[in-house]
Amino acid sequence: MTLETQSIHSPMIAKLETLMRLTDEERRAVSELPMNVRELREDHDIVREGDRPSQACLLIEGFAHRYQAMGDGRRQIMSFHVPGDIPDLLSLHLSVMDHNLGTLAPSKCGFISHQNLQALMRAHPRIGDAFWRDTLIDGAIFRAWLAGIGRRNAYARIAHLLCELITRMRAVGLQNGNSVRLPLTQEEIGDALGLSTVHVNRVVQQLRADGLITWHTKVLTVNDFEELKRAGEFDPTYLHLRNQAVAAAA
Amino acid sequence: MTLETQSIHSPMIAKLETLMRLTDEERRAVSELPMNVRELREDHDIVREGDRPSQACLLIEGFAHRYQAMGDGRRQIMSFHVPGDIPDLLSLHLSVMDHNLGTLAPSKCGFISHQNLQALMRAHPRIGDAFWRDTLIDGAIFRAWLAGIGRRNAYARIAHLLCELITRMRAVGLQNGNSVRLPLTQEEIGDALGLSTVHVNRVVQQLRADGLITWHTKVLTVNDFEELKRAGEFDPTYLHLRNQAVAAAA
DNA sequence: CGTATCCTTGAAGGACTTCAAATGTTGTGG
DNA sequence: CCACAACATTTGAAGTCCTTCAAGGATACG
Repeated sequence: MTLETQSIHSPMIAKLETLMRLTDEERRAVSELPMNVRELREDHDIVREGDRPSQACLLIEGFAHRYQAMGDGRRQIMSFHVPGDIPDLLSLHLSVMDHNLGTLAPSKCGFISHQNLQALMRAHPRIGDAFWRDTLIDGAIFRAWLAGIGRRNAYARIAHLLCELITRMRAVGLQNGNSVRLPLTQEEIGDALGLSTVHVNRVVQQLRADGLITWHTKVLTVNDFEELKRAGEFDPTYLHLRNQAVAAAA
Repeated sequence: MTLETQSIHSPMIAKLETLMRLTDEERRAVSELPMNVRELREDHDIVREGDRPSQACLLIEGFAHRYQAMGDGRRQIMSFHVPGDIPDLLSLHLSVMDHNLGTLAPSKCGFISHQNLQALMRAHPRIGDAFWRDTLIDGAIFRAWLAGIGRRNAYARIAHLLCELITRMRAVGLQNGNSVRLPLTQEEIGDALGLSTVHVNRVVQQLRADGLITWHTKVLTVNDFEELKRAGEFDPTYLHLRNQAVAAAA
């Protein structure tokens, strides 16, 4: 139970700032939230289907994903998570996990007890509203993926996903010019978008050939964001970022 | 602004009972919630993408769906809604709608102002929690659809959807033995599952030929629920119904 | 009873998958 | 710092599930 410096809480504060304008008082309360910090290796399951968590996990560093194992051994990835996200916040009100949550890269996680989260929300109702809002944005992202998998071809699907990840990472300050560190394999992209690895590969090569992206050694660079957005029919409204200007910026 | 008898509030109470056990006091508060009741024709848009609602819509009778229009004129349906649902509850915390909400059948809707909803939740925090929980279950349903569209073939997808609808309608008392009134066309099923109408038709015929269902004149009858669940890999956990026994019952 | 909507059927084509194998990259221990 | 294993990307070829196009029946409703 470490009560640490600002650094481990700052991704959470950056994330909350995308949801609401924090007062100094609220910022202080968040930065005093007791967290149990742990380093997790790549491909570690944080919570599993069937679990009944008594705490939630703040991703401080690294990359995570939600997924479900299918009957035939395949899997469906339902979301990717970046630092600042609390992917299992839903366990506050959904006692049994209906999916798995795991890391995709070596990660640092801060575990916060449900009790402490409840206390924070009681003391600061606007933060409680922001948490609810965050789970609703999660839902909006699921809907956007649904539209992609259901009605877009592989090219548009992949373009859309890359736009989303860039935009979300940019919103919490994780970009580097037009580049982001994306520790995703093509297999994972496929498992998220309902595509085979082989086909993801061919389409990614097409995106490269079209001059839209460079993607090498886990670093994705967008060379033509406008065209990538057009290709993926990407409209950032569904991310409901407080500062839409940030989201819209090329 | 009608303050009506129990009948118009009862679908909402039935729905809340699937989320929590209501006290008499809470039941009374819900049944006194001011609602503006309107009859809506088939295929009427209740709220549209870009709207900023100041009220939420309780579906009292009928059938509704959430959908998004795609660039090429096709659409993706993201959820179906049955009486008791408040499909745009998310507008409480997401000011701009990122999708459309419309009826699929002649429907009766009760419009409740955000103010009155907020007041109800302030006076009865457990009801507020139940509402949050309900929006989380919405999200769980999106994830389940994601898994279906991403990783299951048409046969399993359709079987899964039918299991879900039957289970949800059963939970609020809308079943009739093994039958439910399902005012969905095969085209709408296709738009929900990312399939063409033609293919939906062929697969539905297969489901009939396999003796799993009868589906005629908007009435769906499940002849072999166990087999239908197996075909769709359906596990009702994700619906997070308070009384799981209800959900599991054949 | 006519018209719109929905369901059904056949045939051809396409987007994506599967299988199989080669090439490239990363990390680890000697 | 090289060798080697494990993993990720890439390529080719064949096959499949589903789509598209086109048209004929059935059903519902004013």
